[in-house]
Amino acid sequence: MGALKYAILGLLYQKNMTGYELTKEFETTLLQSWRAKHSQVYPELKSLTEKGLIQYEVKIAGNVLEKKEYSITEEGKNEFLQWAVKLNPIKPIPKDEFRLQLFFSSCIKPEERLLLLENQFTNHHNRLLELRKAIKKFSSIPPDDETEFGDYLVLLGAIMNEENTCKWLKKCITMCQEKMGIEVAAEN
Amino acid sequence: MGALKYAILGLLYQKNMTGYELTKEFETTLLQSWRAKHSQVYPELKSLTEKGLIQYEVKIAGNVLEKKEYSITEEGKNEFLQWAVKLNPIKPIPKDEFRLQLFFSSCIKPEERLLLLENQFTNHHNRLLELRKAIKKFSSIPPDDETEFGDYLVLLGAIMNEENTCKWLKKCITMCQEKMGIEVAAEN
DNA sequence: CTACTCATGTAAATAGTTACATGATTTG
DNA sequence: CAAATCATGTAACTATTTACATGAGTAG
Repeated sequence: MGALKYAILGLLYQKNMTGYELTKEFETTLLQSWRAKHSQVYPELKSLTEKGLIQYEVKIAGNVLEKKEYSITEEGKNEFLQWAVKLNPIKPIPKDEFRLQLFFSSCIKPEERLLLLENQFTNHHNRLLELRKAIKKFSSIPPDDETEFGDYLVLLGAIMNEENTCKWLKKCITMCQEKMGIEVAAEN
Repeated sequence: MGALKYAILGLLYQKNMTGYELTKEFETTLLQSWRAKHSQVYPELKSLTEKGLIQYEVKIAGNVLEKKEYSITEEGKNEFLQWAVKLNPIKPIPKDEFRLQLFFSSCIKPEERLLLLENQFTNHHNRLLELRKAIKKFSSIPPDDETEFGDYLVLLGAIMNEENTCKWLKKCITMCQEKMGIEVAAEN
């Protein structure tokens, strides 16, 4: 997909960081837009360094521990800014194993389907509560020229998304219960 | 992720099909839940055949053209039904290059950000219209014991999702315009 | 006879995950 | 001094995409 490259360049555009710190960013602030494990980050840093888009300085922490502090080069900044304004076509609807399960759910008992839906609802609702907690760090909408503004918009999107997913799942649950109710009623 | 296997087993559980027809399903009905190209389908069919989960019969179309019509075995049905009722934890929020771009958008001019948002809105709105057209094939909610029911629920989810995405993008656009308006007003 | 769709594969490259491997520093 | 966290890497595997490769059937 090639976006890992720009995620790293973007983070280094904001601030010099080590591979470890970059990985932390992927686990926290970038969680709603991109993810990468350290095993993907380190090789990518190597490759970007070879291409001259970033560079590093070795820093000693404590007595011996070597840290590589990466910074973005002018060339790196150029490539990043080019990507940052590029109009991209929208991506196909992301793959989702649960939706696949639901798609095929006529193969299983209605009660089983209900269990699947309720499990999803609980999980998504919990995530929603966590996201709502996370957005509290913004007491008001940040100014549009600060790094926090993008963070805020993406987090808002994630919250609206989870709210909508919960709404959909509730609707599915209601529809399933109505169908089951009708069947039970017809049997009596 | 391993879900390709179950997508194929699920389709063959419904109906015998060739690799070509399976690929078509991924491009049409399964578009909202899972996708795979023919170059992934054919090797997977080979592997599933070797594992004894599916089998095939060679059919001749026209004079010479050989088609392999695949069917699911009893063993395959068992594995599929086991997966079909399994409670899975929810997946991490999917990666999205646009959200990454928006996250870093404090690096670009407010007008550029607005262009990015408006482009996304147009594209998502078009997709929404297409999905609304697609759901018209259901004149009413299908019975919960027919294959169409899962299809309907997933399609409904896709529509609600696009509606919500459009709502979020509109909100972002309004917020950006307000910020820009305030700046312009402050300058005068 | 031409263009489009049907039909099946392989090869090469990229992307991503999980596991392996090691060692230093800090906090309780 | 033990446990958690900081810190950096590689190896093996799985998943996915794009391109290569070929040929038959059908409709205009």
